[in-house]
Amino acid sequence: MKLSQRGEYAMQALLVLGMNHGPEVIRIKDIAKQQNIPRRFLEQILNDLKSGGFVQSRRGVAGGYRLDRLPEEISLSEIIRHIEGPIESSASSNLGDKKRNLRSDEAAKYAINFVMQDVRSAIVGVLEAVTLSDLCRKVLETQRPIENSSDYII
Amino acid sequence: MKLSQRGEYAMQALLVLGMNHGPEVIRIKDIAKQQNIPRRFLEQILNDLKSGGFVQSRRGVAGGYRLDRLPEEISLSEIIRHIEGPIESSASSNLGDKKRNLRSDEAAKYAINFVMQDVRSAIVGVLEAVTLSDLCRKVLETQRPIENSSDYII
DNA sequence: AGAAACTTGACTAAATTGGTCGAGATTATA
DNA sequence: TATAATCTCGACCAATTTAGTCAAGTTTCT
Repeated sequence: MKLSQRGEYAMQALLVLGMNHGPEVIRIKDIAKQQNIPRRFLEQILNDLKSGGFVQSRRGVAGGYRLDRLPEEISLSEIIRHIEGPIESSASSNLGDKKRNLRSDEAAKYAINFVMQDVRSAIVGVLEAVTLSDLCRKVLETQRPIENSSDYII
Repeated sequence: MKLSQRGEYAMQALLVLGMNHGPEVIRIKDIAKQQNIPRRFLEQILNDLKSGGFVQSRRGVAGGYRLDRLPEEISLSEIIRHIEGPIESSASSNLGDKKRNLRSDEAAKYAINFVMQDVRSAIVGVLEAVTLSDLCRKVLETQRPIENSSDYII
């Protein structure tokens, strides 16, 4: 399971918007610069995220992007599903409900797909549980100068 | 998480060898025919599986392939790792142990990678727990004429 | 000797990935 | 109202990966 470059950039961009969550809008240029993402490529990606309902845009001279939903209501599974395509699908071809009298190759594929479905469920399970806001918190932990990052009791 | 065609074929081939596990050897041609896999392509794949230590081969006129290990000792994670490349790696780039004073993009990537590592662990967790022998059993269940396949108590 | 099988490595076509680019539409502001 | 800054849309492109194909060789059974 590797994130495509496109997917990683999308995450990074959303992370920036999540960190600066508010009514103001942030320019593509700034996101691209801060995250070191090719500008033109990022345009595409943000456009895609817009059509997916993750971000809003404002055109014109004071234009830019901002989140269209609260960071704590955007799960990573949604993002990845939208940007990389469905995670759980691509499955069970179409041998409907027979499951009996399958040809050898069908039986093999069915068995293989059965466990791959478990794999996909596991992936979704993890990604579903993490929100953009969780990611933002993680970044803050990483950047906060000293102190511990976790497993510490005051 | 989608298996490449090559990966699926490898699984299918191993499944055939697993179902016919024994001292005798099975010809590429037969596997290809039974599983409807392009013969020439399958040659490549079996060769690769051989170099990975999953199967043995016998050359010459009565040649063919057989498993090199017991089906219950081959986990799907190993197969996939060998055929599709490492699952867990491709991670944590190389920002060693600083984790402090990261540039914004490093911090973002770090956070993203953190959760992707969880995803990969989940994947491995599932695949590690399933052996080739489990897959074979699943195929048998699928093919056994009537009766239930699970959730039934005698 | 000959046929049947695996072996090896090169080759190729199609799809995917990771971008780039140009022209247009919008909008704040001087 | 002009203009500059910004998003928008779709076409384009090069590199890589994927999915095979192929030819020539080696091994082994009979």
